[in-house]
Amino acid sequence: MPRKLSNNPTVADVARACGVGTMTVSRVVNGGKLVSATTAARVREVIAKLGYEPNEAARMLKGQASRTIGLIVPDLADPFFSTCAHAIQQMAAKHGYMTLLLASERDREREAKELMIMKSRNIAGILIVPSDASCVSQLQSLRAKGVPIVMLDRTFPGLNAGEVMVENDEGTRKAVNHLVDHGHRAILCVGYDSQFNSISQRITGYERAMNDAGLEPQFVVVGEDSAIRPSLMNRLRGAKRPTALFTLNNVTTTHVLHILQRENIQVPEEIAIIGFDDFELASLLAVPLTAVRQPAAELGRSATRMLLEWVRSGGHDGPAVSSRVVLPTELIIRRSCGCQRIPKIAAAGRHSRSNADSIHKRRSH
Amino acid sequence: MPRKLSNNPTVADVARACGVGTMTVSRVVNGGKLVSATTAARVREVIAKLGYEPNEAARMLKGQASRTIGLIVPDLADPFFSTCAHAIQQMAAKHGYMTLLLASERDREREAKELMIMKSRNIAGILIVPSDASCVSQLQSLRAKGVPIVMLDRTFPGLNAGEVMVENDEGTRKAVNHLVDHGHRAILCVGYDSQFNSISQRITGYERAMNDAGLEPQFVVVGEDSAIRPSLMNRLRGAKRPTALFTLNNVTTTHVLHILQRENIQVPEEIAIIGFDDFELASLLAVPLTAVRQPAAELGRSATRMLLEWVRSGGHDGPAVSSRVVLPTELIIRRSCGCQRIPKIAAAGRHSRSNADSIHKRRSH
DNA sequence: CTTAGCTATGGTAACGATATCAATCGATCC
DNA sequence: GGATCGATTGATATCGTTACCATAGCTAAG
Repeated sequence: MPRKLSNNPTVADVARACGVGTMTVSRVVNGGKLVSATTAARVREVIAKLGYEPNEAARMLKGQASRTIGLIVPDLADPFFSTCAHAIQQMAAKHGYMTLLLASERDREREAKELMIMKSRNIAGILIVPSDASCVSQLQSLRAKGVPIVMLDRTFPGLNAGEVMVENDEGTRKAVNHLVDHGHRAILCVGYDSQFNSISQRITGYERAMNDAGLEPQFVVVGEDSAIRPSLMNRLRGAKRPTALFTLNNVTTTHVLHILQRENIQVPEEIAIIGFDDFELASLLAVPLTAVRQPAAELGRSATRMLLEWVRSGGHDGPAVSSRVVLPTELIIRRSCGCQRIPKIAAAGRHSRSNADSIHKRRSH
Repeated sequence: MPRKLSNNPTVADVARACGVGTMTVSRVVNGGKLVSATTAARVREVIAKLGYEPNEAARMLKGQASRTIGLIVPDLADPFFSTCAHAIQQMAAKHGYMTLLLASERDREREAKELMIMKSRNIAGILIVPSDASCVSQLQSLRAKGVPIVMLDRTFPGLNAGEVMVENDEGTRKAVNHLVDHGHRAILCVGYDSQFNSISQRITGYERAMNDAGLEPQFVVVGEDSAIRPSLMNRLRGAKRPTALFTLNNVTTTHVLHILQRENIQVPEEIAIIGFDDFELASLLAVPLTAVRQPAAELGRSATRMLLEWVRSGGHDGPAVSSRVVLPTELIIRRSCGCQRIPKIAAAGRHSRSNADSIHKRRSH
């Protein structure tokens, strides 16, 4: 008798070993209430003994909820996204969902292909940090099939999907106002152009804050990150030299810091800088960076929560609870904005884990 | 009511629309050579028109190669692993493979559960940065079923699996020797204890390098990262105060840097430090960090290459080409080891993208 | 006692793609 | 001419699970 190669036990194996039918096993596995307690116990025992695991492929084939959510992010190497992904993965797992994580590499075609893949996999729902407006049509077709979708960090219109963003405008305003309070009048906004509303919200937030302060907005917003250097240096050597910078995201921030370092421009003495998006090492930098902190992990968690509720509600034609969440941002003040070090107040030996890490640095003798 | 979700066209739909059999369609889709050119063209046309995509679940169910590889990493928020994951994802996609990415959170049970999940999903192969020795038995059972497995960064014995590591010993030796060359005699090795051979290789590498230099090894290697602070401070206040630190990974490095910052201990004047594992912002730190760079992306690529070759070879009972790859490391010299800034030599305006970023910093006026 | 209404169970048919085998059609070869 | 071969194609069984319906036993109501 030809033994089967795949040793994975199936419902049939379990059923045979228990002397019951496959449906009974299936019901036990799926927590069905229509099984007697004694039978259920016996089945569970055999399941444990054989190490049975339901075959997800077969479940999917039957059109079940696949217990897998798809996540598409532009770039896993960016700490902001990897933090999001981490939180999402964690929360999804807590609810028994797997995460199919794909990186679009900011490439329109990759993104399209990845959405196709998800379509062919009976994904229960999709979380996406969209990289290109062209994804909307594909997302629409997925929505039409009843697949719940939540967009993170940035959104595109024309889609009945969930949206989780941060207060880009308000966060920017805090940053700009802080620079203005320091007496800066020429504050330059630096970043790269994009179709994303997250960025445009930061840009308009910057404009409004500047206008409200009676100042004239100035931009170095170029097509590509690598194009920043010449434009920026041009401004810094030009007539209306800015005394402060506001950078639109963490990639730009580190890019600009590298430039300033190489050009030997002192921060904050020669130029102050505040960046949008905080990162872990910001406090250990040569000049600890003042930054607008985004709750990356909470962003991921909120989005996952929204998606899973929607998935579980059985795919109504709209997000379950609230279709749009906007999370607050926080200005983390360190040194790059020009704020002085604050003398240590707490008794020696106490080391609170507060966010305002700068206060822990003693004034030099 | 949860309506039927997938209206996706199937092989049968395509076949009907073409007036051919389902097998013909299947053959066209899979690039079979046994279809006439004219039929193939017609089928392809109809496929495009209907937007047919093969249902991956059905394929998996049939026991086909699932075109998905599983990746388990301890922690996505760690830049080292996220860089690996990024590279893996990219290379897998290039070869038409999806990546099922799971984070074990360094938790034994999570890891075990995730491996179960992969088992139930007809994964084509597994890449794993193992978090706990207990995973070996599960991996063995997967290997017994013919699933190719490659371990990254650290390995456990007793498994016929591929292995991709870095030169932990040699990298450590370079770091220690460099500190010795700076005249340091009391060099303390700091990190947290673990079952991982990557760490133990670093530790023995450190010991050997110290012994070779006629110096006595000293350790602060504790159970948990959070336990480092008291032990470290104890040493720094003690009799044989170390003049240099060697930290075993990037988490420990940043942890230690935070401690030194809070205690207001000057690097490298009061204490020098070299860390194992470089990271992007190392050059922008208050004191640019000298570090042993691991080729994280290359690590991921090598492992993926090995796995995919193995997968494609149809699952022989061993890794296809070479079962073990060891990648070289590089000592990136910046400032924290005590090396002076080197005056800028290149003409102003030239900005090479060399790794040794420290040379770009001009001597202060 | 019968009928309806339970509960607990099992049989069987899908889901969609593919391996296997068989069938068809020319065309070639002795 | 008949046999053989190759290329092309299709019918059917199968993978493991669950939906749907059927069955059996058993209680409560009429």
